[in-house]
Amino acid sequence: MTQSRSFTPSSTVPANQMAATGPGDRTGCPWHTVKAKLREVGLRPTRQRMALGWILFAKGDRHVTAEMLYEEANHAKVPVSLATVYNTLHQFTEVGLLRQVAVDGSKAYFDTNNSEHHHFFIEDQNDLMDIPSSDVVVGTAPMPPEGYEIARIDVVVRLRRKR
Amino acid sequence: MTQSRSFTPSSTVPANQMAATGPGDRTGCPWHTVKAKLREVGLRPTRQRMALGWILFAKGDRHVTAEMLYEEANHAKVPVSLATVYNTLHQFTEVGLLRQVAVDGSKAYFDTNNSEHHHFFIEDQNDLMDIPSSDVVVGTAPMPPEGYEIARIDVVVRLRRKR
DNA sequence: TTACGTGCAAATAATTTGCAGTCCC
DNA sequence: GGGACTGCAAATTATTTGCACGTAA
Repeated sequence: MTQSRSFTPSSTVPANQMAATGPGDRTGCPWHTVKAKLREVGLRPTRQRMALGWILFAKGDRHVTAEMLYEEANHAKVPVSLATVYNTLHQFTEVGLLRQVAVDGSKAYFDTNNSEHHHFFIEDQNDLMDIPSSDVVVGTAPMPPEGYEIARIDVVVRLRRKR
Repeated sequence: MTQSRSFTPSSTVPANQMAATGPGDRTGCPWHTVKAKLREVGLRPTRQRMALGWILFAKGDRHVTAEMLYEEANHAKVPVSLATVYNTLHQFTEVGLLRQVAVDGSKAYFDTNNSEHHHFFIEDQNDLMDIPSSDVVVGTAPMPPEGYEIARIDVVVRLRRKR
């Protein structure tokens, strides 16, 4: 039932994300940008956090599971343990570098884009992708019950293959 | 766990013996309505499916996890195994009697209301509730990528306690 | 040096599955 | 009676945790 097939690495990297890094940005390899990011949020820039941060943030918007990131890191000759991947993902999420997306699979997806936007979820392939922010309009925010305020609104548009 | 709703078993009515009732539309104990529902979708109305269906549908819109339903059933003197609860929830979902809602916890929630509507999710309490269908407007449905069509749009409004 | 990080493996938590026995039609 | 259904316990899957060791500041 849970088909964990391999992913085609999504080649669609919107270049609009590559702007606005720190001063002295190096070409396509923002190693010390990652370091700066980590310092900024108070996380010590260790080897594995740097590596994971590099994988996550160097390529624009990404949607990863712990498993995916783990394999990618080890592929890239950066041995990290799965436990560390989980820890790091959660730490990054806590400080706002990542955002956890709830799709209905039992796995947790993490999104490197923490700005206001929503998602397509392709059910057959367990694949997540951003919806251009211009494309969905949440017309009226609903009124929350007494004593509560809205923390976030998540929209997931589930897709199936057309036939 | 957070669901402190008390179950109202109609202790005055020995329900398991009043199968052949007339068309008296009695609120609160639609025993043969459940049976009809099950027959309609091609599921054999067994004792446990009837009981679970009764718990789920007799009280209007509900949001349950497998665990919650399991405890509720056993509380109501209807012993079912947890495995059967899972099986039943999935069978009900497959035939459209239920709908699975993806909130970000690791648990799966099932909603007895399978019509178009969205949800509030109270993060502190892990509590789900319907949003009145008039309250959220998904303005424009986004255009799906080539070859895909929209299966469903899920909106979850996350709430936190105001302070 | 020293507190914070990391790796490993074992522990949980949620859910699924295999199979022998049970019950509806 | 026969095949669909159920219960139990063991198996899977995703994630977390405890603890000895490593490493950035």
